[in-house]
Amino acid sequence: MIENKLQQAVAAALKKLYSIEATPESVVLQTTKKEFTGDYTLVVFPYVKQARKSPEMVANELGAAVKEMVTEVCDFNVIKGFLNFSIADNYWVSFVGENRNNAHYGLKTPAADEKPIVVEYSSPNTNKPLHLGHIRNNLLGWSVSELLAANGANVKKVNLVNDRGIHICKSMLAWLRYGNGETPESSGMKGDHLVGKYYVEFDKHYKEEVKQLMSQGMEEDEAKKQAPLMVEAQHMLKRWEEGDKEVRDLWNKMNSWVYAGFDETYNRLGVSFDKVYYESNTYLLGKELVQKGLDMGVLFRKEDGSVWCDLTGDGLDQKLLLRKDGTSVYMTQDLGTALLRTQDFDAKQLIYVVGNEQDYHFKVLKLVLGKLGFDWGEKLYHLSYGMVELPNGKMKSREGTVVDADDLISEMEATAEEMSREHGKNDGMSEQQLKELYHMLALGALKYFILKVDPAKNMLFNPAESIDFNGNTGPFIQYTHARIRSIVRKAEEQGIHDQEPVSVPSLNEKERAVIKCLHDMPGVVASAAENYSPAMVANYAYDLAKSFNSFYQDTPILREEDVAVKTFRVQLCAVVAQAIKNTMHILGIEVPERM
RNA sequence: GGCCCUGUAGCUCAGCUGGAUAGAGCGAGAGUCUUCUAAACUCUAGGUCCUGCGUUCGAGUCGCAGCAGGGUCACCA
Repeated sequence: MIENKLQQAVAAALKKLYSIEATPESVVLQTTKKEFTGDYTLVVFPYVKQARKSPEMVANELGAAVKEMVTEVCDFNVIKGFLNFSIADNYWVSFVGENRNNAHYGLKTPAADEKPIVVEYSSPNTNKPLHLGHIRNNLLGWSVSELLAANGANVKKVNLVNDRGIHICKSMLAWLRYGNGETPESSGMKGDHLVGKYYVEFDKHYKEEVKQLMSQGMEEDEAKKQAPLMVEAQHMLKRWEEGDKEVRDLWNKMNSWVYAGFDETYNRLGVSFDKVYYESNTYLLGKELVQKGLDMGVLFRKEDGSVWCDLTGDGLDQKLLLRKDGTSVYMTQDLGTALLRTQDFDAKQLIYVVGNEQDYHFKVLKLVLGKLGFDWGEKLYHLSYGMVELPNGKMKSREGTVVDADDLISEMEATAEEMSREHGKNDGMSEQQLKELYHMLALGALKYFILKVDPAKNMLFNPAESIDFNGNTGPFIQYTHARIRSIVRKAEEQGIHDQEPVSVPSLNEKERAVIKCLHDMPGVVASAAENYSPAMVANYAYDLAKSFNSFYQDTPILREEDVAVKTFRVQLCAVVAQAIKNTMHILGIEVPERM
């Protein structure tokens, strides 16, 4: 790596010239802005005080010294306190040659023998179908997993299905009351949508009951507790936890409908899991932990029987861990799954891809684990992401203002088909191939749209404007890949083999720009992983594609007459295509050979 | 009210550990197809980086205060 060489040389020069002790890692290099000549820039201001010389003088002396030490440095220039190094073209040329057949360019191979990083994502509730918010979660979870794997981690993807709790009882109860035995088969509805319908149904009738009670003079809070539907749902939860057969049978039946529906959506999104946990199997372990905490005296029971953890010493409140009727809450089961997961995998790290509305929850979870005497609470990392908002605010399942995942994917596919037909470039593809292409482009547009945004930030989705296919988008990058592959295929037909590296005397400006961008990929992937940010990879992929397109526009490749130059450019094309493919793979996006 | 997150062009977003004159896309305007795939390329217009104070050789980036938006503080998940 040329950057490392430069850093070492700068550090050595600092010591020799000014007796300044600096580690190579502490030397900050940046890529030179395009208005200036040079490839890498060192800002010398940090050293002028100790060197006791003017910035220009320091820069010139360092520049001369580094040029002596590093053969790849062919020139340098100084502007104020900025020292710009130029790297010789033959370095860039041989860099392309070295990677001309490297299918793993920019990626590290995962080390299977390392302790795994367990990434939990998706974690759906079984009472509502997936919507756009879940899509962000799934895409982030998948992509972060791929990103860590691309940096050599042994990653396990897990899902925790939220299949029990009061919310499930609500949809079961509503189905019993108002369902008339409706099934996915009888209604033709996807299972998760059918169950979701009854969750909404419950809410509707429940609200009516509350209204009724309030009109009889009851306070709202009281009415919400007293409403017969709510009382019955709570009773059902109790029966469920006691293992009541009738309740369990219904629960199994409705859940199986939901799972079939979820699987379909996961398949369309292209996400999967190494292991699926069910809350119904893990919450008991959580309850055991709570009991243990009581025995240890780190938790306490209130007069009404509910169990709490006192976190006032940590600046937080008291946290409920078991209800007064003994049933468990969200936190209870999360304690259980955390323990189970560290045992199952001997994990190095547990990553939870969960929305930022649960920041507080995870803060508490770590603290409670600590109180229970576990020292691995610090292994938990909450990958917190912002919500997807609509122009008029946040999505609310119960108010029907959600963008349904299945609908959205279908709409994207329809748009992809429409756009492809307009361009009319896909003659000769079979119906099946076309269908696959439309799906690939639809998902490329959707995934890139979601993943290019910094996870921490809320993002806006406007259903009135469909997701773009031009400009800074997934299809733009997919298109660039298809164009490049077309060139490489034609080159092969012409008998231009890319087996041997070729040497060319010099590069034009566009070539150099593309190669430098290409050269950045390993560093970008590494820092994206450190930041758990697929967005950094997405933005890089776009920069690379853009840089290539600009080169493509005004540099002949197959039209070039000099065979060595032509071959070199074809090799460059091949490496760029591979880099695009590899970055997009990290995002979970496939790239077509033609479109 | 306490705590957390966010605030950059008309809109949607980049801007990594502080570094040169703040960048893309969309939208607006003007060009480029006798095609290595125009889903592209080139150019123009567009900015009080929410405000103020501070730290420093240097602040969109760090600190403090304020303003605005969102989240959270549930016997919901």
